[in-house]
Amino acid sequence: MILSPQDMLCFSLYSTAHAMQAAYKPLLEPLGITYPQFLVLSTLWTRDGLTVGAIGEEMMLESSTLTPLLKKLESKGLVSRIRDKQDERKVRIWLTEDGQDMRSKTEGFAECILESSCLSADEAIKLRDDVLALRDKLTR
Amino acid sequence: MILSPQDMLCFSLYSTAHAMQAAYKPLLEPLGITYPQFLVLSTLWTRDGLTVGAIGEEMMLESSTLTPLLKKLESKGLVSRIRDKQDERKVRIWLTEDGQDMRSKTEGFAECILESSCLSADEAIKLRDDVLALRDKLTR
DNA sequence: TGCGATTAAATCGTATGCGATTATTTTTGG
DNA sequence: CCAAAAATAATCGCATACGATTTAATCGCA
Repeated sequence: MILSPQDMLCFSLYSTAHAMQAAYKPLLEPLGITYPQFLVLSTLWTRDGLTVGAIGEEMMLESSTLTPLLKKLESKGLVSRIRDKQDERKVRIWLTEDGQDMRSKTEGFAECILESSCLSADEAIKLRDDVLALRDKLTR
Repeated sequence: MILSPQDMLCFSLYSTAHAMQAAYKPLLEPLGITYPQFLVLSTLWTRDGLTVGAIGEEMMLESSTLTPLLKKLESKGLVSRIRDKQDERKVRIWLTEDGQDMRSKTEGFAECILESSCLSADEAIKLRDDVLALRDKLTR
C-alpha cells in the first residue's frame, strides 16, 4: 500500500511544526528573535542560569545547535554566557535585563496562537499531551 | 503566568517532529537518504512527474528548499529533473528506476514507527487528523 | 502584436539542527 | 598522586528551511 505524505503521521508533525513556526514568526520578528530563540528564552524564563547541557536536555537539542544560538542571543544582549566557577567545563546562561523584559513582550503570544488554532484550552492540552506521549515513545 | 516549553503546544510539536526524524534516521541511513528526502520521494511515489512547485504545494515547502534537495536526489540517481517542454519555466521531477525501487525498501518503515509509538492504527489516524486540523487552522 | 505583469525555479544570505571530532576540565581508579 | 576515563562545550561539515531577489518563460491585454 502506498502512503501519501498527507496520510503519514510523521508528515503531519513535520508540516505542522513548520506551520507553528510560521505562525509565530510575525509575532517574534518585531522583537528581533527567531522561533528557536524564543523557545530557548522560554526555558530560561522558567529557570535562569541553566548550563548549556541542561538547556539541551530540556529542549532535546545538542550543544552543537545551542552554542551558536546562545551566542546569537548574547550578541543581541538577551543573555550572558558565563563559565561556571565551580566547574570550568560548564557554561551557565543568564538572562540579561533585556532578556527578562522579553518575557512580558511575548506574554500574549501563546494565547494568540491558541486563538487562531480554534482549539479550546482543554483540547489544546489534550493534543499537547498526546503529542508528548508519542515523543516519549519515540525517544526510547 | 509563565509557560515552560514543556507546557507549550508549540514545543510539543517542535520536539516531537525532531524525535520522529530521529526515529526514522537509523532506518533511512542504510538506504543513503535523509528524512526530508524520504518525504519528497513519498510524494513522488504517489504521483510521479510533479513539478517543483507542485511538490512544494503538497509538502508546504519553498522552491529554495526543494531545488537543492532535488539536486541531491538527482545526484544519488533517484530522480531526474527535466524541464517541461510545454512550459519551460517548469521543471518536472521523475523517479528513476532506483527511485522507484526505494519504495519497496522503505515499505515497512511506517509500520515500524507505528509499532514503537505504541499507538493503535485508529489512535494514530486520530492524532494525525488532529494535528493536520491544527496545521490547517494555523495556515490561514 | 508587443510589452508589462505574472509565474516558476534557482540563487543567495541567514538560521537552525545533527553527528563526529576536538579541547578543556574534572573525575576516578590503581 | 597521577594517568586514563568521563564530562562539557565548542568546532566543523553537511543538510535542511525560509525570505528576498534574480532569471527566464509565459500570459494578458491594450
